[in-house]
Amino acid sequence: MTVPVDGHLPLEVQALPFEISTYAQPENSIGYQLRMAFRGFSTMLERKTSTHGVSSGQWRFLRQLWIEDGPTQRELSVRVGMREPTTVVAVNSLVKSGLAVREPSVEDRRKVHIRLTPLGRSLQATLLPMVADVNDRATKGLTKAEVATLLRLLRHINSNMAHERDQIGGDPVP
Amino acid sequence: MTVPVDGHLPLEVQALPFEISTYAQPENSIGYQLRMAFRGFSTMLERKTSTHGVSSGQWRFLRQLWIEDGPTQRELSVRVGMREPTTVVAVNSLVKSGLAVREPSVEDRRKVHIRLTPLGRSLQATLLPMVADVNDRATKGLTKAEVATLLRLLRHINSNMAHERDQIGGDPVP
DNA sequence: GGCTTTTAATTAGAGTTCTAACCATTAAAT
DNA sequence: ATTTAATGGTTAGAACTCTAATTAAAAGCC
Repeated sequence: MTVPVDGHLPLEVQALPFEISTYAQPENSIGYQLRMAFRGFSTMLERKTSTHGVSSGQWRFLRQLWIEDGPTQRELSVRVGMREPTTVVAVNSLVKSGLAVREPSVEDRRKVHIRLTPLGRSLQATLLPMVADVNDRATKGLTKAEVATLLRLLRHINSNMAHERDQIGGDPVP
Repeated sequence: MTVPVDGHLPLEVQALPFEISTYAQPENSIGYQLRMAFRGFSTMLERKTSTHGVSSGQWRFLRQLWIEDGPTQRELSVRVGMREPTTVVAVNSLVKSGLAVREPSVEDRRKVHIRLTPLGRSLQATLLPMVADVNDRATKGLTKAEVATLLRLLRHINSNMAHERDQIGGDPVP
């Protein structure tokens, strides 16, 4: 499409060791490929669910509530894999849209349970097939075995990363 | 850790066809796994680069500029895979940090070229090893072949998604 | 019982990214 | 040549997400 403006080539990159120069190219960077894939998923799904008034931010929480209705906000955060302030705004949004309600706990007045409204629950039948469709389109041309492999590799990476996070290790800045 | 608050089980989910109910579980959702993996990558990398004053938002653009210095802002957007308003704020941030400069084109007064400063260029030697490290930690326990497979599968998905986007297809809302 | 610590939720403030609308400039068309 | 189209960049406004600090309630401790 376009060529480098001044013909400048990445000479410095080639002077670096292979293991490092590899990641200089976005094409070879797992992070880059993950970002593009995730964004593609997210926007494609949102394009569909938005016709029912559900944003991608709401979607993740909605799906968890379909699996387990009535968790506390903290439990919901953990399940969905988001921080709590994020959950606060997501739940605000769900409540505003009439998809869920906040229900103060009776035995512990700090806690708040999140419950789907009938409307929120009813969307499951409409919205779940949309993810199935997005998954199908995204993985078109891949075998079931390949998709399974992809999931396995991603879970492995996520597990590695969870461990890294736990041991706050690496470079402690004193 | 905790059990469903009221013992409610996802009965509706089980009533759905297998292909759909599969995606009801985040564990089986490619989108969910992609999100977690991408976020893990992004935060782990940012934790490192931030010690040199480089945020994850800047990082993506910086890497591209190391490969090709002096592109127009639009070219940069395409290469990095971001929309142009995003590029505007990212470049603003790079300029503010003294890592790049805006250089108006002489032959076309609409265009602006983005060029690294010596400081921005010098960071390559420091920052590139950090991605290598993050990639290593993330893929620990995977063989080289598996990592290659992961990249191949992700590229395949991204290619599928690019096609979907092109043909604006699906459900045109008139 | 009263003090401290922990837990749950929220608020405040910021960063990244998007879409839509808008200018300025160039290219194309009549 | 003057009008119309496309192109490049920007601004406006919003959504999603995060970290850090705050408030309220419960649990633990002497």
